[in-house]
Amino acid sequence: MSRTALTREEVLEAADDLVKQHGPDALTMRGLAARLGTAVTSIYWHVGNRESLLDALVERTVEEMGAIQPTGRTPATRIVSVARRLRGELHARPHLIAVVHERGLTERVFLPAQRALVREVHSAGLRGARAAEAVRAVQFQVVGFVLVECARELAPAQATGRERPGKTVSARKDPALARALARPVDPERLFTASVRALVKSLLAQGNN
Amino acid sequence: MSRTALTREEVLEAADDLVKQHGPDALTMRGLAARLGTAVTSIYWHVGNRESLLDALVERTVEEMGAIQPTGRTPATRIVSVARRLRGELHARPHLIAVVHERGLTERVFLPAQRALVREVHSAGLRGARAAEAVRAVQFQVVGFVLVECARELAPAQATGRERPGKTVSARKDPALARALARPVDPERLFTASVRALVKSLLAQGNN
DNA sequence: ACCTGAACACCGTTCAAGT
DNA sequence: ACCTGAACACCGTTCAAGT
Repeated sequence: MSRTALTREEVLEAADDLVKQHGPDALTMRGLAARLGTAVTSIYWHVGNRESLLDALVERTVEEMGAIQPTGRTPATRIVSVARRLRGELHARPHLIAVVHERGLTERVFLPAQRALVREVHSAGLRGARAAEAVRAVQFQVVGFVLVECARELAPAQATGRERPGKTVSARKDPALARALARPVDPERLFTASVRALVKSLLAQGNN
Repeated sequence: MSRTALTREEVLEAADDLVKQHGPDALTMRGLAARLGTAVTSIYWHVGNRESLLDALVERTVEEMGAIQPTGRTPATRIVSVARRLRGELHARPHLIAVVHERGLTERVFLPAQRALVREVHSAGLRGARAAEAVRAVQFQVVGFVLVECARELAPAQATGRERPGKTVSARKDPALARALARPVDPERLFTASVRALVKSLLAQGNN
């Protein structure tokens, strides 16, 4: 008993550090205890078990992210700004989104942007079920994109395999297309283009 | 030595069964050995280790899925049909996509649809880098959506937390919107609507 | 070439016991 | 209320030894 009393907050903080630096797999109860200088079993008293510790970590981080404020003049650009901001926040915490995925907490991660999206969609003239669908389409689009992005980064040496897609239309009729597909993706660019395209269509539905 | 010679194919088959039924976490080398009636270490001789076993599983399944043929008359509907088919194939194998995600093999799962998407985007009049971007936007959209979908199913009891989004614009100005957001998502419907919206915009860029 | 058991270095979790 | 060590039931992987 050489250390000051252990607190739940202290445990979460140390766990967060561990996950931030080396990913969720590096978070072991024993390793955490060692870092804190306590017995493994003390941790259980404060946070229950590993699963609820991870849940608490997600909750902590999402709260820390807070709500997202749109910028821009038209509803479309404002929605795109929210999407980009949300992607930025999530992307800055790649390990968190790994946890979010494995613990099935995607819903939670939708929320920081929800308020803002609802407001913008509404002011773009969408109402009722159609507005809700637009909000959700954007939420799924953003979170889905980030999930794919992080999964790709996890294994950067993608062995594309022998199943080269080319030689059909691309290589013969449109070499520029083939070249573009052979180049690595620019995620930020692709993201913005995708969201812009999606939002444009969604908002256009209001003017029918 | 009471059993017939162990083969790599036999190992993969048993592993596939295990993953299909109880998910990747249920695939342990020891459990697999027990099911096959061999020593754990025999498996290592045939497949290397657990990681490459999982990789082989993904490869096997994606090959089994094969290429995807579009249906419909216009490029837009044909692309949407490809997207829906790809989602269907992936969604029918929720455990596979869990593996895909944790092993970072998203790229691989893009391929079955790539050929078809390239052809349709091309016949819709898109060329070069712009066409490639459209193909990728759809690929990311589909795979991202399925990832989110599967993560949500993993934890169906989503504790939304106290951070209810309502009461801002929705509840007061547009109760129908609030109600729609409170209802659970219909993923198939949302998926189709999202892809349709995205594709519409992407193809419209060709006619500028 | 293929299979084996034993051993190593890990896990998360429980539980009775301490203060 | 909080902390502890010991123990249980697992993991993946390696390795020397067998046939």
